[in-house]
Amino acid sequence: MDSKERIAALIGRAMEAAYPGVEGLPALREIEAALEIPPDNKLGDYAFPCFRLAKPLRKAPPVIAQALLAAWDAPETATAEAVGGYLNFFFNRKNFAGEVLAAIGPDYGHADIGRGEVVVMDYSSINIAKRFHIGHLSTTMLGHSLKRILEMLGYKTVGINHLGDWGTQFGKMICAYKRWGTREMIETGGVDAMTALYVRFHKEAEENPTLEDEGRAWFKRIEDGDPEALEIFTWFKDVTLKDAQRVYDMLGVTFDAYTGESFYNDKMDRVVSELTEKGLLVESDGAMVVDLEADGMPPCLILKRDGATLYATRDIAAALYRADTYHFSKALYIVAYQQDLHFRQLFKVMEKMEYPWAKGLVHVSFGMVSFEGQALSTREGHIVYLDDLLIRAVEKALKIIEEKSPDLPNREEVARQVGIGAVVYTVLSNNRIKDIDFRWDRALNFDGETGPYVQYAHARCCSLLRKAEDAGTAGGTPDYAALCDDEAQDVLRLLARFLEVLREAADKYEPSMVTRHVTRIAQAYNKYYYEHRILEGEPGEVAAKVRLTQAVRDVLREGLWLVGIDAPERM
RNA sequence: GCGCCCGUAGCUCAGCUGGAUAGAGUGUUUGACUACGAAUCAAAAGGUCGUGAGUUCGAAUCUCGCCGGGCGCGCCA
Repeated sequence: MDSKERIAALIGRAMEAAYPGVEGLPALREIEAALEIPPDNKLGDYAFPCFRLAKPLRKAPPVIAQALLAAWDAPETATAEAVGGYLNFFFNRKNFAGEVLAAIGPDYGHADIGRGEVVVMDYSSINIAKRFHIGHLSTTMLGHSLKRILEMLGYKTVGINHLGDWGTQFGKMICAYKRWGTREMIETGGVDAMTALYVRFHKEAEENPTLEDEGRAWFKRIEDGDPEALEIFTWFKDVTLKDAQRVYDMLGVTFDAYTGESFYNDKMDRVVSELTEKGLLVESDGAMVVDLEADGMPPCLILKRDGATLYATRDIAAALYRADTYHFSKALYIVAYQQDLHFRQLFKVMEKMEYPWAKGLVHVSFGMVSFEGQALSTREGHIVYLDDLLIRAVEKALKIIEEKSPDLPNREEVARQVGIGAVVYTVLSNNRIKDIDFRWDRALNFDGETGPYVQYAHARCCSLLRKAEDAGTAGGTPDYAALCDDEAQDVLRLLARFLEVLREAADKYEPSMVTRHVTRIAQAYNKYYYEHRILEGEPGEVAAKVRLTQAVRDVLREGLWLVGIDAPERM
């Protein structure tokens, strides 16, 4: 039972004592839900608004608050105070400190809400023959972070990189390669060389439209398993994946599977036959579609006029395969909001196919990335590649380290953690639905609410703990009376709320909630640090303050880890 | 034209399932390193919560209209 539940139970008891036998009073659950955190800490740790009781009790809210106050009989847990229509509670600060700090250990954050249920996660999903750029960062980091958060809460996750490795574009690529490319060109130039070939193809196709047919023919050869076409295709794929792997390694992102679109090439017949069996497939303008007019949506295209499959067909095949293979209870598609309609259609079709797991399909959508106010464009060069961004962020971090911590060992590694932490923090600090307009100055800012800010607070904790260790002041029995001041209590409240935040972040698929909470803890601790001398005082007091510092370090480290940011011990 | 999303301080954003005086960061101005780490902290200034109505004891939050912006709307993915 946490402190909130306990307060709720005690309010219930006071209500029973003050107004025995009255109908229509809120149940325990409702009391707990009504409990709120006052806007100002001076008002209390929790507040219970009495307005809703006015009706059933036929009394004014302030009168009710007074009556409940009179019936309040648990001063050892919290003292109460009636202010207007509110009943405000102040925890016994010493006990609160002891309880909060006792709960924080290596397992803090772990829970078994998921009970081992499988969550399939589709994220990152990069395209073959394209370089990793800032437009891929949101899906990649959202997926990575949600994976860690869900695992922490007891879910089993399967991370899938649903590669964009299918479509006529790859026929065009091969066509371009055969005409103007060489093996050496790709081997040395990598993905950039492939992109250059693709751009050239489009340019030349404007003059020479027969190229388009040639491209389609090459794609047909890939589909039919022609050895030459397939060899080039898989080679391009390998080169792209190797290039992307460098970025994934820098970010620490991993996947359990790389089953992309091409993987489902031989699994499309089942989609068509099942849809036909279930009577969902109808002809429309020569194409085969699932009609969704009754659901207020445009039809979902399954087969083109020429009988070829489409994006939606492949996504249905993927969903069927994932259901069979992983027996998921939830499947998350971490894809930009551009595709809102596509997923609404897709989920509706799955629902119409009457698969019980269809209700577990979730589109975790997020905002679009632009660069200095304009849409990203590879062709016009209006783009920021991720490795350029990461390299510049790391360089900047290294420069700051050289200025501020010239004696730091392994500074390259720390610069890497800090620079990348700054970039990752930026994508996971706002609600995911927000569009991001990328600006270099903002991305390379390490002051204020940033990744380095939180990392710095963590490193500061580590530094203090090293000093406490050296001085031998860490071991004594903590006297929690030393943590009754406002600043320490602010820190403790935030630490106590971490679990709640974690659950909500998982519920809403919103890692930014963790990022922000961790930032608030760092802010509160920094303030505490300036107001109090941690390593000075009576042994019991020092032990308590050191214990608080330990807890902050642990929660910061864990919170940062959950959003994919490393926490160096020195920086 | 229709559908979905967004609109809070100069800028970037929080605001918990309707609750107390709307909060951070950044930028601007100013103060604090012979101090357990100044990538820090403190202070000032900065708001008709796009707009108009409605519901409610109470609305940034819920409903509707309007304005502004983004995205999408049959054979691309």
